[in-house]
Amino acid sequence: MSQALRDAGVRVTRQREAILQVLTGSEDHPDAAELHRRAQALDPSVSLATVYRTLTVLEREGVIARHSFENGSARFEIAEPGHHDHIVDLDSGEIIEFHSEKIEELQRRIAAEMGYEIVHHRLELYCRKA
Amino acid sequence: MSQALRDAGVRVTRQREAILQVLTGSEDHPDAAELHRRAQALDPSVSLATVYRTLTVLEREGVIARHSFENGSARFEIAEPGHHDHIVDLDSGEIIEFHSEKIEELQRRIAAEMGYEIVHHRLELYCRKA
DNA sequence: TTGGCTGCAAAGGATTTGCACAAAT
DNA sequence: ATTTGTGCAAATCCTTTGCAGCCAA
Repeated sequence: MSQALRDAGVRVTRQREAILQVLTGSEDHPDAAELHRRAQALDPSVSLATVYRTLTVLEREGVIARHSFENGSARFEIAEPGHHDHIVDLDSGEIIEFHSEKIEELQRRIAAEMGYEIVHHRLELYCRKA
Repeated sequence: MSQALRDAGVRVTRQREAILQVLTGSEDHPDAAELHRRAQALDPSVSLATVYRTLTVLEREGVIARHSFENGSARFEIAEPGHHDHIVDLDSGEIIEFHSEKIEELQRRIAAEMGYEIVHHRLELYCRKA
């Protein structure tokens, strides 16, 4: 992955390696401040500004996905192949991923009916345990 | 509408009437700064802080809906009966409303499968003219 | 009358940026 | 040797808040 970035003309610094390592090792959806905390455990020199700058680069390179849920800061995750949407547990804050090809298809149809083509979309279900 | 607010124990001030009038007269999805501009045309005494405070109250009372699209500030509209989602034209910034009961149903089914009940949701299609 | 509003200005939180230095290629 | 990345602190942007006076009920 580091090599892929280098090939894309991105310099892979000590700090960026730390941030990448944190991201690949995270199962949840941390925000910039949390990533900063975790990255500093690996390399205390990592600054919050660099975390933000690196996240911007990684998003541009398609390595990570950024999600802005209601309330609070943006959250990040390694971009897996295949898009997914999110359920947000309003009580625990937990984030659950799901995917529905049926919904995606309906979205495309609706957009097409209005003369549009979807570039990207955002679907979030804010839920409570039934 | 003013009376309904009064009945709910909300004071309807000169400023709030101006803001309400702007909101009911707006076909688009203005943000707080734009509402401030428009409200000042009716009553120059309206401050931006009051716009924000009023929007919070009106949202709590169910009079308006707040939407936070990607990039930029929150946008507001009078809450019509019946929920709708949005298409955002990435080139013009235009916002188009749509509703799909099929999608809503699928969302409910998916949430239910995970043991959840949807409190509210957010679906936005970021599009370009085909 | 009086508790809820208001304007103003200052504070807040998240994110970005200018700068001089450091380090990857 | 270049050119890009870095830390730090200051700056931005949107939004909220403390305070002293104002006004809707």
